[in-house]
Amino acid sequence: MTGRWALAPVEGGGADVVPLGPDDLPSGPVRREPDLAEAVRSRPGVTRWVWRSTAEVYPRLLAAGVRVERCHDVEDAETLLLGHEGRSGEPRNAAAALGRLRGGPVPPDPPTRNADPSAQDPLFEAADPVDVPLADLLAVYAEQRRRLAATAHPDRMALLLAAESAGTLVAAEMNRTGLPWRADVHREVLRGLLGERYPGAGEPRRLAELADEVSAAFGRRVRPDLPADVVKAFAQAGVRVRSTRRWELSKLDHPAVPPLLEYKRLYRIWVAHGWSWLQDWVREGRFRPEFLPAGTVTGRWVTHGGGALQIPKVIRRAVIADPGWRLVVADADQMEPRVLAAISRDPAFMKVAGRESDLYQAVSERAFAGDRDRAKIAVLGAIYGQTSGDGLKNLAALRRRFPLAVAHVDEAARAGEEGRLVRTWLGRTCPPVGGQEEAEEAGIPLAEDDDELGPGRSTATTRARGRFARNFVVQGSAADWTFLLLAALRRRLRGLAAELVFFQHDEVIVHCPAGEAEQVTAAIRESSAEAARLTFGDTPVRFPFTTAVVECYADAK
DNA sequence: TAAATTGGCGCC
DNA sequence: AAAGGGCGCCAATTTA
Repeated sequence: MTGRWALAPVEGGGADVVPLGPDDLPSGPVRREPDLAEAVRSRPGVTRWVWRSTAEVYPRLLAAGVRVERCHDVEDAETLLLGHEGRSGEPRNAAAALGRLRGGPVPPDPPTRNADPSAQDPLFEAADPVDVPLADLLAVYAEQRRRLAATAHPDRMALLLAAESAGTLVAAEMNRTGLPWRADVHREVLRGLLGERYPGAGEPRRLAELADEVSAAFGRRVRPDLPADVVKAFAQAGVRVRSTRRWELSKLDHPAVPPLLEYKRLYRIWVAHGWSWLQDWVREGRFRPEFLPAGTVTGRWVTHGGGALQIPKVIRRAVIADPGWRLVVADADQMEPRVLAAISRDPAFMKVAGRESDLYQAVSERAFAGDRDRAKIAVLGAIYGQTSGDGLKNLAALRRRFPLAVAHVDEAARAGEEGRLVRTWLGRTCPPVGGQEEAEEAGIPLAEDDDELGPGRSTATTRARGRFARNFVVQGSAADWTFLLLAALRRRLRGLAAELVFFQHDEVIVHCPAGEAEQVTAAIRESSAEAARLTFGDTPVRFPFTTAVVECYADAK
C-alpha cells in the first residue's frame, strides 16, 4: 500500500488503480474499484498518486472528505516537459501525449472554459474527450520519466514537476474552501464609497454627483466613463490629451480633473467589485474563485471568476475570519530581487539579499548614497527592462556594484531577442518565437515589418521580446520557489485545523483558530527556509516574510 | 448579431 | 520621474 500508485477514473464513479515499482512500471495487478474516493481513502500509505489531471480527480475526492499527500499531474508535467523540449505549441492533453508516443492521432487541447457563476454544474459535464484509460496513462507516465531524465538538470526539473503538482492540490483545496467573506461588511463599504444604490438601472448616487461635477467643469454634458468623450471635452476646452489614463490626467491643471479621477476610482469598484459581483461570487460566507495553477507562461497562477487576484485594498475590509479564528497574512519581502540574487549568484547581491532587513535600503547604501527610492527603481528597472528616463542612469550605477546580477537578466533579454530558449532556475521554459500563432497564443510579442529601422537596430517588438524574457527568468524562478513554499507549508499545516485560503504571487493567507496562529506563523518561516534550500541549494539568500495575525485582511498592512 | 479588440485600471 | 514585466475584468467599439 505504500509508494506510488496510478489511478484513472472509470465510468460509473469507480476507478482503476495499480501500484508502481521503482522502474515506473506496474508492480502488481490493476484493480477495478467501485468507488473512486474509497479507492484512495483505503490506501493511506500511498506516497504519490499518479493521475491525468488533478482538476479532474481531486475535487471528487475532496467532496468525499479525502485528501492526498502528493500527486503527479500528468498533463501538468506534459506542459512543462514540452516547454523544456522547445515544443510548447503542441497539445498537452494525455490523449495527445499518447498519440505522440504511439504514432496515433494527436487531438488538440479542449478550449479553456471560462467560469460562469450562473452556469456551473459539474455533474452534467460531458465526458472528457482527452481522457485515457489507465494502461495508456501508465505508458505516458513512464515516457515522461524518461524525458525527465533527459533534461538539462533532471534533479531540478523533477523538483519543478513535484512542486507544480503540489500546487494543483493546493489550488483544488483552496477552490473548495473559499475565502471567508462578509457580504454585510462589503455592502457597508460600498454604501460608504458609492452612496445609495438605485435599484434597476443607473449609477449609484456618488457616481452621479461626480459625473455632474465633471460636466459642470466642462460646461457641457460629459460621460466620464467614455474615454473618447473625455478626450473630446478636453480638446474643446483647449487641453490636448492623448489618453485618459490617470497618470496623464493628473498632470493637468483643470477643474474637471479631480472629480474625474475620483469618478474613475469609484466606477472601477462599482463595476468590478460592486453589488453584482457580490451577488455572483459570494455564497454562504465564502468567496470561491477558481484558482488555475500554471495559467501563465511564467508559471504564475491565474484565477477565473471574480478577479480574485485583483481585490482592491478597500474591498479587503470584507475578508474577515470566522468567530474565534484569525487570518495569518504572509507577504514575501522583495521576493523578485532576492530571487535574482539567488539565480545570478552575484556575490555582492547575494550578500545584500542574505539579510532579512529591507533589501532596497541595503542596495541604496552600496550604490545610491542611501537613496532608497532610486535603488528600488533601478532594481525593478533591471527586472522589468526599463528603457528610458532616469532608469537607465540608475541601472548603470546598479551594474557597477552588482555586475553579475544585471548581466544575468541582460543575457536572458539577449536570448529572448534572438529567439533562443530561456529557462527558469528549475527549468520552466519560455517558448521561443517560432510560428506566429504559437507565439501569439503564448502572449509573446512578435517581430513585425519595420522598414524604417536599418540593419543592426532592433525593432520595437524585438525589444519587447527581450523585456519579456528578462522578466521571465525572474518572475518564473520566483514562481518556482513559491510552489515549493506552498508544498512545504501545506505539509506543515497537516494535523492543524488551519486551512490555506488564498495565494497571490508572493502572498499567502491561512485561516486558522486563534490558538494556532503562532504555529502557523512559525510554519511559514520554516517553509520559506525549506523552499529556498530545495530550490536554490546552498545559498546565503534569505526569503523573509512579513506576517500579520488579524481578524480582517484590510488590517494586515 | 456575435465575436474580437481596445481602453482603462485593479492586483502582484 | 516615467510609463518596463505578468495577469483578469468590464464596457464600449470595431470587425467579421
